[in-house]
Formats: sequence, C-alpha cells, structure tokens
Amino acid sequence: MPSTRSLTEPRTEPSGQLWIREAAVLSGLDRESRDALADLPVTAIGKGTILFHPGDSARGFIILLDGRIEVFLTGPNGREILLYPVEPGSSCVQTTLGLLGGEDYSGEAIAVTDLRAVIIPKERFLALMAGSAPFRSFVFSAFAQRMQSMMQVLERVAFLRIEARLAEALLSRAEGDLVRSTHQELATAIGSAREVISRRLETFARQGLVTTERGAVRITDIAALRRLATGVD
Amino acid sequence: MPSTRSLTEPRTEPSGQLWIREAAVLSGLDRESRDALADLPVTAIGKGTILFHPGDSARGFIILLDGRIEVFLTGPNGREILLYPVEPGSSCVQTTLGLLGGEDYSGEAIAVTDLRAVIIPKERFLALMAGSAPFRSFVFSAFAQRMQSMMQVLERVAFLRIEARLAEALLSRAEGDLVRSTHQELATAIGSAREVISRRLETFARQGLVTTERGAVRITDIAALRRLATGVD
DNA sequence: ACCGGTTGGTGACCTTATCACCGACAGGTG
DNA sequence: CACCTGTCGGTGATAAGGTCACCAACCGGT
Repeated sequence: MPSTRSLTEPRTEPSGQLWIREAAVLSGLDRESRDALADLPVTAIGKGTILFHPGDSARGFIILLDGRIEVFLTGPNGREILLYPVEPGSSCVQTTLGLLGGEDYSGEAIAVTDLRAVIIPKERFLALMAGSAPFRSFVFSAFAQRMQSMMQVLERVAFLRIEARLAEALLSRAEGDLVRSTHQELATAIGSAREVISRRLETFARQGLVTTERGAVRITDIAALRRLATGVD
Repeated sequence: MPSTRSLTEPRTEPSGQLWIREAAVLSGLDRESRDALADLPVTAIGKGTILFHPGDSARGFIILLDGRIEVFLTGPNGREILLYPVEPGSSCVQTTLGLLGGEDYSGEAIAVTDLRAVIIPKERFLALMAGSAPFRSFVFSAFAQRMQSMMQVLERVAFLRIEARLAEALLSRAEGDLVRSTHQELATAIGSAREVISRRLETFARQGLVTTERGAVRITDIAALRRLATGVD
C-alpha cells in the first residue's frame, strides 16, 4: 500500500484561467457549453489522495487536466485489480455512473500522481447533457470506451494466463525499456498475487525476456513479450 | 452449444399494435417520444437466434417485450462467460455502446427463448436522446445498472471461489427448487469448465445441498446455498 | 435394435492462489 | 559507524481450479 492521505483540502487555483484551452477533450465542444464551464475552478489534488471509496456517492463529473488516477476493485481478502487508469482525455466512469444512475461507487480511485482537475457539479453536468449534443457525445464515447476496456479486463482475467497478462502489464507500463513497478504493484495491476509475479518474472528472466532490479523490471526482449501478451500459443 | 439458426428473416407483426403499452419501461416517457416510437414494428425472433457476434456493428437500440437474451463473452479456447441476461425492462448495453461510441460488439448475444422486440433505428434513437429528457434518463440508468452488474461479474470472477459462484448461479436460476440447466450451461454462466461444475455439484450433493438429475439440479438446502453464495467463510 | 449426439463422470497433470516464512536492502537515527 | 524498521523479494508446501483425454449412460431418432 502506498502511503495515502485521505481527501485533504484541495487547493483551487485562481479561476479565470483558461483551463478549458488545455482540455483537448473539450475542443469539439460548442461555444455555449464552454462558456458554461469556463468559470469552474481548477482543483489541485495531492498524489496518494483517495478520490472515492466503495459506497461513496457521486460528487461531480471530473475532467482531468494533469496527472493520473487509477481505479481499483478490491476483493474481500484485500487483493486488488486495476479496472482502468484515468488520464487527461479520458473520463472516470464511476463518477458518471453515479451521476446518471444514482448508483454508488463500487470501485476505489486513487491519485497516483499529483492532479489538476476540474469538477463539474452534478446539476451543471445534467444541464449540459440535456442541452449540448457535443457534450453528450463526448460523455457517451467516454462511457463506451470504458465499458469496452472493462470488458477487456474481464476477458483477460477470465480467459488469459498470468504469463500473457503480466507481459501485457509490463509493456503498457514501460518507459523505454524500464518498468518502474514493484512486484506487488504489478500483481495488483493484473489481479494476481505478489508471489506469482515474482516466480513468473523469474522464468521470464531465465528466458532472457527481462532483467529484474529492486523496484523495477528492465525489458530485454520486447518482441517476445509482445508475442506472449497476445495470448497466442 | 445449443443448436442455433443464424439471424433468419425475423417476422414483423402487423404494426399499429399498441406495443408501447406493454413496455413498462417506457411508461415514464413523455407523450411526444412515445408517439415517435409507436409506429415501429414489433419483431419476432426465434429461440436460438444469434443476435450479434463479436465484431458486428450496431443496428439499433433494442426494447425487449418478451423473452430472454443472454450476452456472453467468449474466450479464445471457446470457454464462455455470461455477462448479463436481458429481459423485458432491461436494455442491452452492447447495442447502446455501439450506437453511442461507434465501437463494435465484443460480446455475443443469443436469444434463449423466442423473442418479441422493437428495434429503434440508430437515427431515431439519437434524435430521442437529444430531444427527450425522460428517454435519456431511461437509457442512462439502464447503462449504469449494466456497468454495475458487469463490475459484479468481474468481482466474482476475480475474487470468489467456484463454490460461491456456483451456489449463486443455482439460486438465481432456480424455478422453485429446480434448476433446469446442464452442467455445461452452469459452467458457462459462471465462466468455469464443465468438469469443475460436475465435481463441485457432487460435493454439494454429498453435503446434502442438492440432488442432481440429467439436465437439472434440485436444491434441497437453500439456506446453506445462500450462505455459500455470499462467499463468507 | 441400432446409431449419433448430448450429458455427465473420472484420472492425470499443470497453473494459480494462499499461507507462512525468511533474507536482503534502503533510509533513517543514535 | 552500528542499529532499527519497513519495504521488497524469494521459497516451499498445500489446495483450488483449468485442461486434456477418454468413457459410460442416456435420449431421441429411424
């Protein structure tokens, strides 16, 4: 577990900034809608902040300007699995869910870096959904993408071997050839256990696919990993 | 595999019927929207029909009047897992996804009984979404519910033992104390393998929870199954 | 009575999850 | 420097679950 501080006072930047220019996602938006959003303040949220727990109810629709959020599902025994990461340009479905259907969160979201975000309050969000076709289609397609990606997670968990899932996790987290993650983090990302990751990485290392260091993995045969990741035998 | 006939000519009932009266889901709808839908024909679709394959693109939004559809995710080795059933009153997200986000289906939907349904073509669907707040909220909450239920499936697959998942599947499929499903069907419903179900049912039987017959399981200790289904040890 | 398809049972084997440890390392602090 | 302490990773044992191969019982035809 990373050390977390629970939702501390988020500081808001002086408004009037043209944050909306930064939000590439909103570039397709009509003038009216943008005006309706421009006065919302930008909120800074510290790394490690837990944005919501299971059972919380929705506060608003989040537009992420900077940073990365990860949404997890937690099992009864404490094991976790990454549902999806949220980065600028993609939205957080959990939030949307709550706003639209009245359901509570059932995942847990954590800021893995410092964040800058704009929170659209529920009423304004609903007004936009009613009034702006571009905004609607923005929200819809975000929704559809998430759904799709959650189905992929399900597909992987249900049908793929750890080998393939691990290979994929390594590839998706690599900066160059370096993956700066602990075994525990990798395990969480794919919904497995640390020991399993350790052993699997060891066999990867024996096959010359990676080398391991404390807190990191270095990829040495990216082509082979790609082949494994597809799950094709 | 049940014997299937691929999307045969669906027969449409003579229109002008007030099918919309039947659709309890739409009862909250405004007069205008209902008028905009009333002239759509009711389509009859035979049991076993495959409504869409992975990779198909969306044809329209389905309102189910009668019958039951099941949507599966299929793994590379042919193993399947039930994503969700669709019954009158609940909508098929896959379809909606396609209409809103342009993504193709990645599940497979099959009519497990004869169906009566109304298909709203894409254009009319989008027009309704734009013009009718009640319709929007109907679609949204359907969406949100599905999302929620898919997360539950994921949670179960990732974290619960077969024992618990099987117990739950039996309870949810029971008519009285009888579950009319083959081992294969149960396996598919929870994303496991037939052999595993056979063995697990055998131990259930030894514990006096069920008795098994060809093509069916009879529940003899529903309380114990309920306890197992929660996954609490 | 026979045949083919469906359903269910069984053993062997492999992968994965879980538990219970232990050692190795990094960053403080005295 | 030596010493703690928390994090990180390695290991063995055991049990659950998935996969494969195969067979027997059953059912609905003809």
